[in-house]
Amino acid sequence: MLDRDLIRNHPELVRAGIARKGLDAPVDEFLRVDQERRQVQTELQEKQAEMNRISKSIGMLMGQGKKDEAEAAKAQTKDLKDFITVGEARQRDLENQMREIELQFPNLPHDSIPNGKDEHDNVVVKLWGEVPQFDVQPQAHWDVAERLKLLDPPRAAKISGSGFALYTGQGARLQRALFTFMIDHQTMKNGYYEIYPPYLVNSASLIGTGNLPKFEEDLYKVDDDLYLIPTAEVPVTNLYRDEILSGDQLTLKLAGYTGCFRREAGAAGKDTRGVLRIHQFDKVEMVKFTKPEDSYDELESLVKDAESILQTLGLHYRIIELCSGDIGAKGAKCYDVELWSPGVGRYLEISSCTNFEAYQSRRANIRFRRAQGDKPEFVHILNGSGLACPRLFAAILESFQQPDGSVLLPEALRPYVGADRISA
RNA sequence: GGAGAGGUCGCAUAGUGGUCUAGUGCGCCGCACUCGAAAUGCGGUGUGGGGCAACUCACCGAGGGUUCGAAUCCCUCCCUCUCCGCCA
Repeated sequence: MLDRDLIRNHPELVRAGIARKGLDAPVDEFLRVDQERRQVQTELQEKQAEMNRISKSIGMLMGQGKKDEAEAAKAQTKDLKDFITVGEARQRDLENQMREIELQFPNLPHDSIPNGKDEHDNVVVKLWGEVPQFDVQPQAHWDVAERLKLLDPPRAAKISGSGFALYTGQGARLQRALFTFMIDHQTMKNGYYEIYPPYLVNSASLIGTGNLPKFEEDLYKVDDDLYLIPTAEVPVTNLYRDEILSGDQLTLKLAGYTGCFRREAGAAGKDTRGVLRIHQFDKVEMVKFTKPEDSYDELESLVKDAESILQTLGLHYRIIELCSGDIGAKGAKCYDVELWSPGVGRYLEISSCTNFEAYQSRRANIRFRRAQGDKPEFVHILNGSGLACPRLFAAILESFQQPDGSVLLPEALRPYVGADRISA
């Protein structure tokens, strides 16, 4: 959601920002309904004020035993009452329309982000580490996994269907080691407060983060009003829905490990081998609540926190800044961390660090007060993966495969796996 | 799943159709007293919207309804607590 005053007073600015993203928003409809809503409200309030005066006087007259006068006053209220009944219904209807319209607005892009049409216009802003060199063509992770019996795709398909991963033996162990290592790292080294939230959330939470109403087809719905979370971002961001935080609590840094569930509705047939795109995966997610003036510094440090995992593991990666056409509806500015996957032969998105500014906090009504007595303001919300497990799993198998067929584990993972290497 | 109790302005409570546009205590802020503090006294202390000034409207878990008038009565839903059943 955007600031109503901004759309009202600077519609051309809003239009321009949304056009830069290559998206649409019902600006005209907003202006029309908003105009009518305010007019209806003003008229309604005058009548309500009059009705309140009369009702109060009836109460007073009754108290004084002046029944006839009270009855006379009652008779005056008929027309007012009719007007108010109609006006209230109209007002409710218009406010609901406003809400629906507002929820359709994308966020505006930050001025600093590059213009562009799609992912080809994204900008690489950083490369870290060396592309690992191999004497022979490195195997893709699905081949490494098959050889070392780390995954069992046929049985995954049997018990659940296509698009699911079944980790076995040391593969299961490595997977568990990864998320334990990462949540430890983000909480103990980078100072995030650990959250372990529910995996099922209601629609209000999904509206708060911006997953509903527009992206329902990406979600698994399990009950009338319960959905499996597509990321821990949803429950963790909504921790403070409809709350007012105190300024001295900010910046608030939370991190949670959860399973994530995505229908990948629009991606059928893409990345069908291995674990690059699956319906259920594990992820550590970081969420920050900041004062508006701090959010862009916090975005930079959020990316560093995501990177620190890869640096600790010694994996080559790059960071790209998303252009206006690729950032999507919700974000104002976004960096993707892409991990080099030598077997697959391309960079894989493993973290997306986004500043939503006040877009989510308006939807979820999350505010803060600078000092006692100050007006509540909307917080800025940011989040980023820290990191996603399957692609990290894939890159480790591919990057650290050895001539003898084993996978030599990075130092930091060894205590978690309980071994130096994975071998047949 | 069954039965019962309950959700009031930060906290605790009062309030069962008409000076309740919600009282009181605590907390918090300001002022007074004080060298300073405590204690005391006085005043203030929610959110959102319209006008953007005076003012006004809405909000007592949420949404409907009855009424001239609802925190209070009716209906639906949500949540919390207690007990029973089932169960990792």
